[in-house]
Amino acid sequence: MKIDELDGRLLTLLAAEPRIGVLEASRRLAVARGTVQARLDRLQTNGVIRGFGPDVDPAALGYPVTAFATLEISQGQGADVRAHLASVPEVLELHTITGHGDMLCRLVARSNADLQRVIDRVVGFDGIVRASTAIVMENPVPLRIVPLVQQAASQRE
Amino acid sequence: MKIDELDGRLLTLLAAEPRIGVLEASRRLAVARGTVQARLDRLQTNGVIRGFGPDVDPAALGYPVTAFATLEISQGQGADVRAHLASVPEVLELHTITGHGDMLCRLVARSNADLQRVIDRVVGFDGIVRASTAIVMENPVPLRIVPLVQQAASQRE
DNA sequence: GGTGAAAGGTCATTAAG
DNA sequence: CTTAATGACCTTTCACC
Repeated sequence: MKIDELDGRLLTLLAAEPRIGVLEASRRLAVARGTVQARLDRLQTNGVIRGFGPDVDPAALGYPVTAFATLEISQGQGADVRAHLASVPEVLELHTITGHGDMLCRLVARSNADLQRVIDRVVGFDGIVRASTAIVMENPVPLRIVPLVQQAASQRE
Repeated sequence: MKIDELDGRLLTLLAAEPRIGVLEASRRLAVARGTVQARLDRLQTNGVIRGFGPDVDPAALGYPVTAFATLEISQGQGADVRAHLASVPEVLELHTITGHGDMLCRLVARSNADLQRVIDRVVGFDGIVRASTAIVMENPVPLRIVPLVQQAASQRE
């Protein structure tokens, strides 16, 4: 979907102050309220904005340790492995990838010791041949979208 | 922070229907309006809920390709490399990790061909010794938090 | 619990592609 | 000619005290 400069400013504003209302947003952007509403509707209809789900911090829930695990899967076991991983609450995200290793998942745990339990649960399943884990130490760039939005907005394509 | 069963139900409800109001939420949870407001305040004060930022889909913005790159960094160049990566809009996330490779970043691109441009920009920097990239094919488990929340809520600790 | 304030919808008019 | 923006009005709903 093509995003114009106003969409970009709207998304940036929403990212900075999520609790802002449509009316207040229209004031900040110096456009009519209906315009902001129409843009929001369009962005949501086109899937650019998936939703406004609460941004929950696993660390604040008692899971301060994050890790990425690369898994190697036996041929034909993909579907079973996916279902298994989806059933583990500490698996926050799962991707199938190219290259060595067939899946990449993001894990959280209560401590480094607890991570061992999580990994055991994750890899203790037929079809997972091998796993290599990298523990996250710092997160210099937390998941962000604003720079990309601004680049997309400036590229009238 | 300790989460009880009501917090868990509230977070689950918010994740399912983010645009819900405090009043409507209190009806669904069958508790008083003030209770929901107090819980929300507490969850936000304690950092469990970071915010309600818009959930933007990079694919809908024209960046349907996702990849993870593992970077090996020269000693003492960490800070410079971080600043460089933070300046690239297509870098959505950056972690420093243990093990072989020193950083892991999530990238998006307009196409597989465009990914080459992004990778060139990412690794074309003094201090980055080596990079290995895995392209994401499928995403069987998109970033999620509800299962973890429910586990945390059921573990009265 | 009451009240001021938004959200959300519709409309006619106007501007711009 | 088609699409979008605007300001006006309305009703319902919510947030805050």
